[in-house]
Amino acid sequence: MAMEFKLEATDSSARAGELATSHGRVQTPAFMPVGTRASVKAVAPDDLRNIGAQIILSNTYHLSLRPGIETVQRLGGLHRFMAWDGPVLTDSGGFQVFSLGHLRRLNEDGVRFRSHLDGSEQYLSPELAVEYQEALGSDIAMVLDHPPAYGESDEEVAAATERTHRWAERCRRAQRNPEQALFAIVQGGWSEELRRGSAEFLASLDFPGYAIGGVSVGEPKALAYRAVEHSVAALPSNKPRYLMGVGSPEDLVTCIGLGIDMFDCALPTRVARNGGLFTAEGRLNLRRAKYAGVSDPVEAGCDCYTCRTFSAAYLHHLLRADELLYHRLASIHNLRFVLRLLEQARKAIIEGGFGTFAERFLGAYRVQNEEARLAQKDKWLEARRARGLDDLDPKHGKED
RNA sequence: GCAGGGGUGGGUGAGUGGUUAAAACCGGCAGACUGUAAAUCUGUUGCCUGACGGCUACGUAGGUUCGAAUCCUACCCCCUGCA
Repeated sequence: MAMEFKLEATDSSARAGELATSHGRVQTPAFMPVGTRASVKAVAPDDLRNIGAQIILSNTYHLSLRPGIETVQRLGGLHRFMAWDGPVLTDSGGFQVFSLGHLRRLNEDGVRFRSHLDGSEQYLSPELAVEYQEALGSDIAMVLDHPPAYGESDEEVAAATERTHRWAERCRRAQRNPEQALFAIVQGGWSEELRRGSAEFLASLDFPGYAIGGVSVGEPKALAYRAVEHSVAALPSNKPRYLMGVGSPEDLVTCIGLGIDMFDCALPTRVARNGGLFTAEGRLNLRRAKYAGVSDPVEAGCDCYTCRTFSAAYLHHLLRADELLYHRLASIHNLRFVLRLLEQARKAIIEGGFGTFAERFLGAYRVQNEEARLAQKDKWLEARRARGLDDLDPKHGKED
């Protein structure tokens, strides 16, 4: 069956709906745990089910390099390969091609780039992106887009946005499998005009769903929120709207309020692995010595397996001792936190109380200072570059 | 007992006369992570002070020197080989 989207309720700009795919239904707003390489890091499909995950995301770029699209196809497709029978959305790989490759060569036809694994030359075009995703068998595929990096000039952003439009049309033409829903991606950087124009143009092509891309690339939050607003303003209300790469608790609630239906984000699981756990009051750093003797769970009242079973002190110990179990337990907690947050948001929207819900949540959830945040991020990137970790030279590409 | 090697900050361990409060790694403390090349990365980590600066430190005690973790003497302890 082809994907269907039904809008069930709205509360101001916030929306509640349902996405029906051949692998099951997804209630929106929905969060998709990220399983880049056909695995949501540290958690098994059973865990995902228990957490309440309805749909997950995987990545065409990574799977094409390893183990290879053909391999996955030969082994029964992505669902079978990773033993996840629920809906799957695959990202086209556009994001990786542009964020990872300084050695890429771009022309209107497609992108030539070097594999970060072995330096081999690779090629991706709109047609190939569709072909690969059809071979993987995901329920929702993304068009190949050109997401500009943060800080690119207006001309570059405009060019990338227009290229994204042309590529969207080509992806659409390349589609062979009507069962797979193909989502277009709005670009346009931080310009209201470009955002709106991008959304309008893509809307005119009548895709089954629309994503907003180019956000969460190191910009201040206010810019991202505005870009979302400007994009949403020109998108049709009867199609799902997917905000790519967004997923901190405060961003989720804020962007649901702006009319977003779907999200994916590596943040909850990555932060979990490094000691950051979400609570209603904000993110805590479980590494801190103050948790060494805490017999209560990480978050009182949390319904996740981790909090129902283990003390904060135990998790703290696992984290400090580098025990692998920590990754699973922490990931379960953060994913459940986010998923529950969206369940609550959905309920509030249906009941007409989303505004109060959002206000209450955002009032209680402490967010870190943005300047410090962005500064630390820059330092991180600088350090990576200094160590050659962001160099495409294959001899540096082995770690992961 | 003889011969040889060695004793450095919470740990491992560099350092052989000044630029050494002492590399590096671990540990500790604080922070970052947003379509995952991330079990990663940043800062900090003797004591006192807001800072300038001061104080105490490289087994112990003396000594040489303008200046010592670095050289000399004695002592204590550890390791290896031979008795």
